[in-house]
Amino acid sequence: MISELSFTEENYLKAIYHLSNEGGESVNTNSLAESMSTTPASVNDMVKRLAQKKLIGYQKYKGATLLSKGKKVALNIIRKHRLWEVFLVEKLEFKWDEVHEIAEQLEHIKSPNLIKRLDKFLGYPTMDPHGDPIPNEDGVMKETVRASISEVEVGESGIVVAVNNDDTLLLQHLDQIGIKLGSRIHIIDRMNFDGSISISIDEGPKQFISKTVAENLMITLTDKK
Amino acid sequence: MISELSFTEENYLKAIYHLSNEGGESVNTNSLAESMSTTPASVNDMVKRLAQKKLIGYQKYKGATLLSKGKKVALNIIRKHRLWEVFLVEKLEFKWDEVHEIAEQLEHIKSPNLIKRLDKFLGYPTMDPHGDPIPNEDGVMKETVRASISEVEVGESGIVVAVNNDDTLLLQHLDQIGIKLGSRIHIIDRMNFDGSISISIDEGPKQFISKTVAENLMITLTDKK
DNA sequence: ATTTATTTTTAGGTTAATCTAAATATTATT
DNA sequence: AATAATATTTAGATTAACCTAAAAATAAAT
Repeated sequence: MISELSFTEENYLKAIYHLSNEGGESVNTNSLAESMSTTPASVNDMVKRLAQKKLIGYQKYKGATLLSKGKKVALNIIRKHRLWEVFLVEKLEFKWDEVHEIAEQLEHIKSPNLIKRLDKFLGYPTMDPHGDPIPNEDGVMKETVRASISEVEVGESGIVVAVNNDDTLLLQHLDQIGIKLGSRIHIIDRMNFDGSISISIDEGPKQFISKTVAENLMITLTDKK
Repeated sequence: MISELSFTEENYLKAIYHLSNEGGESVNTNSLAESMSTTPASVNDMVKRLAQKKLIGYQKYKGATLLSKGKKVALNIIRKHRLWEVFLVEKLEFKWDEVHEIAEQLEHIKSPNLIKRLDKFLGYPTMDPHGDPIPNEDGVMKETVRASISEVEVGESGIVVAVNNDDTLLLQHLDQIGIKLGSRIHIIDRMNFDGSISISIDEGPKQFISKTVAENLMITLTDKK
């Protein structure tokens, strides 16, 4: 059994998971410090603690890597975070750009039974409102095939599953144009002079989005037609 | 504004509220220590901190009293606790004797907006699954007129709104006889030799409950008939 | 009104999680 | 390969929340 971790320990594990490409690579002290909004010295302290608990591997000057125990914890936190996000958006009618901070708190509630029941209540979702996959109880999540709109060929279409950027301004902009998760986007044309792209949203009228917006908008590719 | 309290500080304020009869009386160090499962020395430390923050009044050797700011915090925690309990029972199908610990965690989630929306989602309930009233945003709650079944006269009936005891065995026992919150109880007769009481539950067949059970079962009185 | 018992407070220490500033490794540059 | 730049670690402190043990104040009992 995994003893009982503090919120901080859980957050470090989650950060390591994200910074290491799903636990593959090793994470260096400085980037962890930045991601946790703290100092390298503090990270160093914590990294030692986590290594002692066999949650991460750590060698001086070589950075941290998730061990299986630590990865399991990280994936469970992510699972909880994303399930709560679904709850907040689907049931409490939050907008998808408002839920992150609250989910950051809710993800630390300790009760496996609660999460089982929440999962059931939500109808066993596999994606959160940002289009990120929700790991199952064993930490396994569906691989999603996605591409940014800027990479997709003219004529193709797909479903918006993620926004590659936490910038509130972008999120609000998307809201204004009427793009949200689940929107079906058809790529009509690409302008050569500034890279902007014309699309239709949910079979609606033609609209333009800037290159920057297109780069940050991820869709799942579906059949060409 | 109330700066930003730690979970522990919030729990102390809640404990003081409960031990002081809704913030009326002053609470002594020892009983607070017992209620918080800690030592009098630790309580003494915390009580000083809270007094410095003007949340409670405190004079050496005279115990602690809630100040208006502290009472507001306490009532808000209680509001959140009870709303979450309703959510757990009504939406996630927990039994009412399973929700306390989880609500103890959820009550500390910080987001006024979350609670507003949760309240709406639940249909603005005024009572939690244990029959305790839920304070509104201003800390005001409906006065509930209640009595233990042992005090009620033969012939009267009412709705079960609370169990005066956290004992799991009692709660499970009630579950077995089929008594739950919202059950309508009719008091048929009282046995003189052992104080046990015959009742009917939701217009069902006559059943006996012991004096002890009757003492712990609180109902709201309705019209005699 | 003393003495005894209880309650409360002080004093001094511990642990987790943080910090700043200084020292030491590692990596990059000439 | 020596030096400069960057990254990492150590050393030493701080704060919240706790602890034990001893001292002091209050309340109860004779």
